[in-house]
Amino acid sequence: MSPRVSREHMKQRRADIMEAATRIFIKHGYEHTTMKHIMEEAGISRGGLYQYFSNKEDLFEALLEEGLTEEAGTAGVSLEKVESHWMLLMQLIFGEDGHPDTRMDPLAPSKLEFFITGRNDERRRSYGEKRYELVLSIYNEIIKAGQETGEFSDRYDSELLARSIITFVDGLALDHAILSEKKVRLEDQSVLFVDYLKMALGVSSS
Amino acid sequence: MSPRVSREHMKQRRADIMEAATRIFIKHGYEHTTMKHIMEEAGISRGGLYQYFSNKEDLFEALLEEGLTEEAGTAGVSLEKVESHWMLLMQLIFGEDGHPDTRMDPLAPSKLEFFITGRNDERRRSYGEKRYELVLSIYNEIIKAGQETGEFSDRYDSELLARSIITFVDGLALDHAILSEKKVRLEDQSVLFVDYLKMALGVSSS
Amino acid sequence: MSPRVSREHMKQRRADIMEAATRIFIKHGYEHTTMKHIMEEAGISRGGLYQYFSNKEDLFEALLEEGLTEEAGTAGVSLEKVESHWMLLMQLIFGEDGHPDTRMDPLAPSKLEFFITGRNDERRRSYGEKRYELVLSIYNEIIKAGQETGEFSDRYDSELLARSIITFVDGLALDHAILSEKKVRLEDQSVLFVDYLKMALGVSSS
Amino acid sequence: MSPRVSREHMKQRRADIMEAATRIFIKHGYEHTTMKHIMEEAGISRGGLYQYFSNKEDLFEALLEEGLTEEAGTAGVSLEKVESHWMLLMQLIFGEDGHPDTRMDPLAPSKLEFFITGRNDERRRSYGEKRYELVLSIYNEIIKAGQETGEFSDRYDSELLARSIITFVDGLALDHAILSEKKVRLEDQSVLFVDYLKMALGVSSS
DNA sequence: GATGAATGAGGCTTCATTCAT
DNA sequence: AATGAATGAAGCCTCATTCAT
Repeated sequence: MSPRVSREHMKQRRADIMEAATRIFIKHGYEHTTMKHIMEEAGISRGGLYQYFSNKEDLFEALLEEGLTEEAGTAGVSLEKVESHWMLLMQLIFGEDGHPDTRMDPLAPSKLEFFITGRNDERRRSYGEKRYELVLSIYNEIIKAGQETGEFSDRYDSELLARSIITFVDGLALDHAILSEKKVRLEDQSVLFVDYLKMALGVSSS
Repeated sequence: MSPRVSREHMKQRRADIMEAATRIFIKHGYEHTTMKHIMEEAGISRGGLYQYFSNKEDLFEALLEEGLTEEAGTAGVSLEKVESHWMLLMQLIFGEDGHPDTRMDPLAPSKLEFFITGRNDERRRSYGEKRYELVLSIYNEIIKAGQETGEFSDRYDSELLARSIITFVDGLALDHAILSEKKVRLEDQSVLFVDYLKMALGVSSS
Repeated sequence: MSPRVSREHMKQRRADIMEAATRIFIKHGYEHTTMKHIMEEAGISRGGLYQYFSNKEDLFEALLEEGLTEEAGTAGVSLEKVESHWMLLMQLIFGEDGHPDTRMDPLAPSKLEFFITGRNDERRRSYGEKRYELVLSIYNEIIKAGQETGEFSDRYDSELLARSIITFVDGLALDHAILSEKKVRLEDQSVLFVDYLKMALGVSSS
Repeated sequence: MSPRVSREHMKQRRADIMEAATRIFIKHGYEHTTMKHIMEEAGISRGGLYQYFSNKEDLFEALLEEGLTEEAGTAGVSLEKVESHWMLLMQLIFGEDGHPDTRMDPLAPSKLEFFITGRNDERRRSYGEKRYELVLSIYNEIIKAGQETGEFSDRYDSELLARSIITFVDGLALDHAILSEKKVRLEDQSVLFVDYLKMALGVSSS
């Protein structure tokens, strides 16, 4: 009964709203973005917007989910078939090409905001923890696998290393969010961090 | 008649407000703290509060300033007389005793919030950058001094190392703010990071 | 092609919606029921619902009409053939068996709401008055007839007694709507009121 | 410290708002009155209004409380000293002069609305029940006292009679709210009801 | 006839800040 | 200096109703 066209259309509309919202969140940050901003950017009415997302939090979580899905995808490769766990790790941290560069998720600052301002909210906090656990386990699995095949040294606990990676990435994202582009020296720091990881994992310089 | 009494009194009152505000900011975070919360905690009237601080931002910056002064104090020791630059560095990062532990500035989450939500505000951003530069220069000076005396290896650029320290500290503060105490493994990560610094600075294990 | 089928179908559909709406109005009351509630309960689309009823008021009035038709039916018996006007009166007030009991129209609270919240709306008010007049005339006719046949005393004006019956019934419905079941003592009050009516109408205890 | 003037002033302001609100509630009813209506009628700003009352419900309950205090006052006369319990009862039902008349609390319709539309709200319902119990106990006490002194017959349970009085008063208020002035025949019905009470209490016509 | 996406008016509430006393 | 009442901008959310498909 329900026209297929409509279903397609809604999907598209939803995607459009999410894109518009992304632009706005990047521009204003999470806290300072209002539903009105999003409405206007997306060219939709108040009520229309609320038909797709029941509030700002809900909408933002959809964006978070989307981002996570992409990341998880990258790691989705069956670990057993992997030639180089090191390569996989680099790809996960720095994206496709696996080289430290200046690209950074432009929504990252808002994501940090979302979790930081919501740290006293039960729901948000546990949501953040779940996300953290997920990402943690992805890194951890890779490192563990690498240690098992002997590619990595097992001098350090794999989980601890995984946490350190997250700490570094978060710290970098934070400073990048707060400081102007040039001040952070994103790339240099990344290279240095890779050295750090090489040391910790006992990987010889490639 | 005697203005000095009044002057004293005002100083005290101001300090009281700042203490109260600190408690409140720790409890609710920057964004979710309202002037009313502070008023009530400080036992002062609305108008009274505004007599001391012209707005929330102003008040929070006073707290920031205070924190920075303390930090700078630690480093204020004339560098030339320092026996061990490594020790000084550790003290700066981990506080008085210089050992990685679980103590962390309880106001740190609010500070992150303050800068992250205000990253699009010209004034706030440049204020944040100035702070960053200041802290950066403190670390940088120490490392540079250590490298000059030969205590540290000069394999890495001192400024870059200084930045990395900040990145790590910020990342840790961020994760600590967002996740429950146990999840971050603050101490373990700190120990690992110290190992790394030793490597980068060519310091032999103490 | 055969329009009658369609006609039948629409009738049924309309009746289904009314039933569903009744359930919802009973549950949430008039004001707090939304068209969405009704849609969902009736398993019909927004647009579909509006095809049958042009708005919430219209729909509710259909339910009112239905209720009135039933009541009028009870009294519809040709008055002349009636053996006992007292019996008829009791049936009208208390339903089929004519005995004071705890049954009460579950939609009554919503009906009161409808008229009370709408008392400043010209249209709704006059609609309410028409209904009142209708019910009034029904009671009045019976009492008048009873008085003419000598079954009832004519000590009191029949119309005034009719009004009093309505007042009592409305008062009972109101209290029943507002208070929990047990608090009203519906049945006891009814018995007392019947005693009173017997006195006023000069009916000996049955 | 806080200026006495101010305290006085606030009391007055609060009273003014309540008066304005009363006018508005009488005019529009509870549901259809908005905080904006009240603001405008009271000549106060949005924020100002919320300083005195935290929402519409809170404000309305203040009006209810006020009304109840007045009623309770009437009954406050020590029951023992009362010459005629009948007289007291009449005063309670019909006001000071104790004679059935056409005066009726103009806020009554809104009060009914308040409790009827809120009947599914836990808080409101129990508030309504408490009120009912209070009024009930006032009537009950008087009737019981009258029965004990022999002024009233004890043929009927005093509590039941008290409930019936409330039912009647509520029914009358309801019909008065819904119908135009003339249709209810308030006074005639009241006289009739008094006859009813006389019968039930065994009071000879005065 | 039916569908349900879209509209937008309308209400509620919070809070930083001002200002008369 | 201190007080706290008052202001009003700004956000959030709901819901009856319309209309293109």
